[in-house]
Amino acid sequence: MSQATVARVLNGQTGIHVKEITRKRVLDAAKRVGYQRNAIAANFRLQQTNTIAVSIADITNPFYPELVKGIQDVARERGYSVVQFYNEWNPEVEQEHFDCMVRTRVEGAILSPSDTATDFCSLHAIPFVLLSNSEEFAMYDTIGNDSRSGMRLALERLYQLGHRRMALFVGGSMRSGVNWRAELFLEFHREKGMPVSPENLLESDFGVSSTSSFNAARRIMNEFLDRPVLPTAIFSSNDILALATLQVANEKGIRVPDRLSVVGMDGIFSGEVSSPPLTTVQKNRREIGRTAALALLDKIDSPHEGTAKKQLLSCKLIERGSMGPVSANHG
Amino acid sequence: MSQATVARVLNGQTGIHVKEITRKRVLDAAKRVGYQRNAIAANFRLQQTNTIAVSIADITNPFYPELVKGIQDVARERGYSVVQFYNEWNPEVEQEHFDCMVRTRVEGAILSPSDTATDFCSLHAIPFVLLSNSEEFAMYDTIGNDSRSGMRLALERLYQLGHRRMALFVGGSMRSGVNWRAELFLEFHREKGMPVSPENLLESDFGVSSTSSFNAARRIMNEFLDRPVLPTAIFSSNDILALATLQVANEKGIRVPDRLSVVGMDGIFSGEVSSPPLTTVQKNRREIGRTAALALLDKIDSPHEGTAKKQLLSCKLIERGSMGPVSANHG
DNA sequence: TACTAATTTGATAACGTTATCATAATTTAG
DNA sequence: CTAAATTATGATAACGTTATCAAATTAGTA
Repeated sequence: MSQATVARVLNGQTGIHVKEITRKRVLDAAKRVGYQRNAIAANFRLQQTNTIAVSIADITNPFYPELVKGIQDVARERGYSVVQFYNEWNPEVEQEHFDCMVRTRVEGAILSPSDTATDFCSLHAIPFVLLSNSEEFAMYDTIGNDSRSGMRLALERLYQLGHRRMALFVGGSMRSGVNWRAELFLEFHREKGMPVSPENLLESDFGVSSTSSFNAARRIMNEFLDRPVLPTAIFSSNDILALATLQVANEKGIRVPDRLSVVGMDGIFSGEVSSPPLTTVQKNRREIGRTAALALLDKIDSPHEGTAKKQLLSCKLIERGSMGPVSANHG
Repeated sequence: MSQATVARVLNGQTGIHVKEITRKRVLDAAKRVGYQRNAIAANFRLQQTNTIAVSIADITNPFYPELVKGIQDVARERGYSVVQFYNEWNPEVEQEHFDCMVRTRVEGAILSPSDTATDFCSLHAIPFVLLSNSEEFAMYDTIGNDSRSGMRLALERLYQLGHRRMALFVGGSMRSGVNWRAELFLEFHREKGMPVSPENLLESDFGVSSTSSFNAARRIMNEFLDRPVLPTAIFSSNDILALATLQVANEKGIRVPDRLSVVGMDGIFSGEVSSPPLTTVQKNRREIGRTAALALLDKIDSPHEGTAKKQLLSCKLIERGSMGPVSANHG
């Protein structure tokens, strides 16, 4: 019995003729010796890996696991494996990872750039899509959330609940070039004819981990919430900042939402379990992962496609206990 | 110039003689054509992959990302790649993954068994270690936390703070055969000469996701905390249960820690950001990952080793605001 | 039966790398 | 200046799989 015959039986290629008795003989022998196809040899021969790569900064950031899951879902359905790279916000590591992707001949990549200046040219041979909603990557295919609309959703709702004195709390991110959030915040106030006091624009350092981001945000809030005149609502650009606000407010006896409404953004698990639970602009992370994977697999299947495609998934305002109407006992 | 010469330059093997001028010529040419070594071909030739596998149920469970990070740390240091498999608690998927590991010739595996009945025989050719502290896997190399001692740590501290009426809240886990927690709880009470009322032994379903576990735990607590006589402290077998307890208590106006102390186990991020922050028996997840990876790589390097090695990492009680002394206003 | 068509099997090359051995070039020692 | 030792390069096979083509077998038809 030749290798060829054995291969015909075992790789299950369709539309191939093998006599039933031969097939059985092969399968029996395979089972007897515990044969497992050598995927490396096969990949080598076929010059394909059925693997896509995911590059993100930090899997311990609660934003990412759900996203990765979404990618895995789609990949598995379509027979692809997923290999992950974590660069810990280090652009050099990120570049090494790109090289590794080329060497290992992944067939596509989903990238969350560690920096707006990330250079993708070492990936020229590999189709990729970006996880980003930044205009800076307009020349590439991107999948992101419509954070602008999401933020407006929250601000409008707060306005509707009677809030006229709001604060904005943003985390300085390595990835955001310009601060569109502040612009949007100011624009919203102009539209509604509300004044903005500059001290209500707060910024916190972006930490290397969720814990360090949280602690940095706590320090800012510890100071801010001691002021004599507080806003009636604070919108934060992510849930970690909002949770820090919530915790400090609780410690100081500032009742949420009675005296202060707190709204976050992302929809991480910690916001579900806080007290009170956190109102947040939810990004459907699993859906982002799914969408990105689908976009990438499409691109792999038909690599031409002229223009860069930008997909913005809409956010949803999840109203939980940390937000409420302005009440009489406000300053 | 022959393939051999080129290979000698490019694979950087030590102790090989190449004339400097030749080396330069090769490197220049490689750079010019943008050569990137085909890792698949090389792996195939060398019959090695420098890859280890990690099999866990669910990356969105906040327990795992840190652990994976620890594994990655060590693996990277030692020149190994890590490929991850998520089985979503499905033993069949888990078995498929084992087969995939064999096919792709990973050189070792770190497994968090989805079930105490998990069958590892398809992995016989691959060295592996288990993430578990269960006695059921005594015949394998295991790395886990000393949860028993950790739990005692918490109970002792609660006792020391004056608590004499405690409850135990456990999550029914697919992975735990016998309920050693209840036994330990009862034993502790016997030792201290404290009575245990059976209604203070609580159990919640183990959900497929953190959110579902949390909601299930909330339902239990919603009922439990309405009782006329409550314990002064509740120890939960994981942080998610504890956070549910905390949230429901807050909603019902049961002041934590004044009227109820809440202690969890694991040390997940959500416990840092809750109000009040959660006292917990912390498992050093990153360290578990590191230890498991080191154990596995050792095993890969020297595969003989007779007896199964069991490593139990100690837990640490992190005292935060959700635990306090018994005060006068207790029932 | 003889011939054609359909089905089944076998032999072989190729994928890109690297280890091995052989050969060529260069240096060193006598 | 030759022989031996050292250093540098080349030719080749092998890793396990699969696609291709050729050969063999079987079935179908006149």
